[in-house]
Amino acid sequence: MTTPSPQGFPRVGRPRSERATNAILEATADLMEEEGFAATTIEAIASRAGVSKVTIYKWWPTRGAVAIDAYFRRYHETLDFTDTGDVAADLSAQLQLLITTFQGRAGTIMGELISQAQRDATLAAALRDGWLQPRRDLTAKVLRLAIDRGQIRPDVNIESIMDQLYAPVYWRLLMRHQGFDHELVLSLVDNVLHGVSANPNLA
Amino acid sequence: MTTPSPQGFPRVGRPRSERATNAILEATADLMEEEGFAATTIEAIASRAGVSKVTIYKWWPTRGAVAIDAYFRRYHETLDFTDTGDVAADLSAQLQLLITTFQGRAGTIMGELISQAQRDATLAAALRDGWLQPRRDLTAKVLRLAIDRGQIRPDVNIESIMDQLYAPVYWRLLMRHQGFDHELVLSLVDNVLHGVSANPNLA
Amino acid sequence: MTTPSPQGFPRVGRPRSERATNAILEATADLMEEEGFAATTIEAIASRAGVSKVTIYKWWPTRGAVAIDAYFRRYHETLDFTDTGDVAADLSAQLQLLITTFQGRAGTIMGELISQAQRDATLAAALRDGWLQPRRDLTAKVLRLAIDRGQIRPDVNIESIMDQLYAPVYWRLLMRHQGFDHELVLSLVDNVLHGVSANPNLA
Amino acid sequence: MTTPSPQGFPRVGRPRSERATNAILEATADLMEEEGFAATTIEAIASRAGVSKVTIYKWWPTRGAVAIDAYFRRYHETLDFTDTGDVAADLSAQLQLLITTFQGRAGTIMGELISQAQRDATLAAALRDGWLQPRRDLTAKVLRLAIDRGQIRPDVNIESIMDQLYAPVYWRLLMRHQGFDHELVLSLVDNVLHGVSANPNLA
DNA sequence: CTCTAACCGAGACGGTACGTCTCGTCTTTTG
DNA sequence: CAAAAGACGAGACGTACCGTCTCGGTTAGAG
Repeated sequence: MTTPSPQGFPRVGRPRSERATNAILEATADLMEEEGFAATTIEAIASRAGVSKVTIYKWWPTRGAVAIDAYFRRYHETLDFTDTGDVAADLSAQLQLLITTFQGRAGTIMGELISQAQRDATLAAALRDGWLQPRRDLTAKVLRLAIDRGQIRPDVNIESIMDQLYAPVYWRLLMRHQGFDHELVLSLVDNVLHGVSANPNLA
Repeated sequence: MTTPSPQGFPRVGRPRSERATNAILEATADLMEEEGFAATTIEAIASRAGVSKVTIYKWWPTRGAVAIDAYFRRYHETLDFTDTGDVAADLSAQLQLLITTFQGRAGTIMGELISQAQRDATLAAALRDGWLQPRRDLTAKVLRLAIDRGQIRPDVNIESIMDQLYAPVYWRLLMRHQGFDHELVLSLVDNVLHGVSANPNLA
Repeated sequence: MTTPSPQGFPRVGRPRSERATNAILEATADLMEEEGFAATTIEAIASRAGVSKVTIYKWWPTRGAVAIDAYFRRYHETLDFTDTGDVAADLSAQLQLLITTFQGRAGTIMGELISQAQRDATLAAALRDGWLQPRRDLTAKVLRLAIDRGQIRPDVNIESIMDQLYAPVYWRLLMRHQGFDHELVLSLVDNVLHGVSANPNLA
Repeated sequence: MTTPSPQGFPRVGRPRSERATNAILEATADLMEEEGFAATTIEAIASRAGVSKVTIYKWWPTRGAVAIDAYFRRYHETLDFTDTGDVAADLSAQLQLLITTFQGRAGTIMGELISQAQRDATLAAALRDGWLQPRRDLTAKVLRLAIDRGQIRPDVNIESIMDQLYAPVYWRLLMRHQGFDHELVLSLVDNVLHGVSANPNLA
């Protein structure tokens, strides 16, 4: 995030226009929702926000950076951590929250952001640090608590478990080879918790 | 693939130049490897192949279409199906093959193709049909055989299992939040087969 | 001038669009007349001519170059050479022609072109070679014929005479400290031919 | 000049910073000499003078206004009026003074100021009133004295004579089609005083 | 053994967006 | 209240590719 830190002490000179910042982020989010990321050019954002291009370039290095700030600002609510003691339920709740978000516009846009991240390392980092990691941290917490309680084997690789829970969602979001719904959530959690082997004792 | 089918009967007029076709696909593959997909513009391809832009547009609708033809032509070998009777081994073999491919240039390029597929429906379809589905078919075959043998529970959702095996690979390819190696393969297969629950009997 | 030489042999590739060339030069001349040179930006020309900016940049290096081509095209008629044997009349005729031209829009535009030539060496050269020199050549011819006939002293500096005839016109065009009309012409020619000294014999 | 008149009575509030005014004019003159007028932007002046842009805009309406104040301040010395009774000598002295000034940086800058005056009426007026007219007044004085003494015909147009003396200098300054030196001065004065006609009696 | 349809190279063209520049104005804090 | 600092809206700059459009010149089967 590029937003400057207004750390109490006021700087000299005309202060950054809050109106402009808001207008830019709102315009960006609107454009991404209505026209898609491809049409969300700097010029379109500037025009819609009633702002000069230079003002955008002043605060964000690329349109990817604007986009992700706008995205986080608009879709910031989808985080959940509740420890009910029921691993399956807790993981399902987290997964379901993500899927619900992605069923609206936010899903398509996330796909486009991931797409853009392939050619914009800064955006990739922002996505990892600002979106992915917070969610993984919460899931990791659930898994570690479960291990402490003896519900999950202590020798497993937590990272790969999380990928097996989350990656399918993003993968279907990107490739659209299958849809995603609550049943998928149950299936993903069940598979990875209990395995699909017919005779688990012989594992 | 857009290459027209030369169904025996020869057409009137000057035939399509094989030299041009080859030059275009090679130039495209080279460019994607050396400069990345973003730099693989139609103009760059035309220039490198010593070909006119129109010739490219004549045979492919978008640069995504050229790219995927070039990709499939260069990285076509990574398919495997062996039925050893050992589900874990067979799945691991297939996964490992994919990972090996993706550890080279082919991985980066695949990421860029997936990226481009977000804004190019034709490319998305080509990726699904020409790359994804063949691999899923083979894996589905392994899983169904295992179900038939009673090694895997018959009530599982095969699609979600396959996503839990493959999606993590693509996901790490795209987000680079974790690397992928043989250990990951083992972990993915083990988790989904036997589950991570400490007490599977109570599942 | 940037116009390419169509020396008979046809070049490969799509030929230069005559329509575009015409539209550009007409639009430029119109804009200079109506809005002034300052408003005659490349973008304004492109927009008015219904032409892409690149097409302009392709054939002219700067807007000054377009401007001067457009100017020469529209105001090309003001050249005169008649040898009546009467030096004063012949010089007056040439001067009057220039003044008449400059009394319309062409005068203001010429001022702006001279202005622009101060920061654009190519434009300066084009003005010298394409506008100034042809007129000076004709005037020099008149003067040399007069010398040959014994009407003008052979020891005079022709260049300085020509400047004393023409420079006042351009100077008034630029500074607007005095107007210019037919009386000025007569005065300029008379002064330089016969001198303002009350007793020329004592020169 | 745009500099406001400090008419004796002191104004309320913080007084205008003399330091700033000086710094601005010096910076402007330096920039025009070293980088040319085109590079003498308000921002460049502000930066070099260590002054805010607003401070400049506060006291001068355009950069042309600053430029001309800076120019007059630095090149104010070139005025001369001596009445020796020898018209030719007195005119030559005045012309020579101008030429000497214009052979240095001052010449190039004057060309750029005249250029700028084409699009800045205030600058044009300032040039006319602050530069041109004072010199013309002195030359007119010389000419009128000569008329009074019977050295110059009383029916001549003084304005056109002055243009025939001065305009060639500015014209060569602007168009660079010929150089200017002392010989030119002699030639200009001689031509206009005694005429170039071979037989002046028959005029 | 020409005729002719299709292909191919070169490259001009109308567009769109890029990221940069400078302008002149506006809005703060500091002196 | 002036001055400095610097953010801001406006809009032109010159460049890069896009996808389309002529052109002149092949190439090879069909008549």
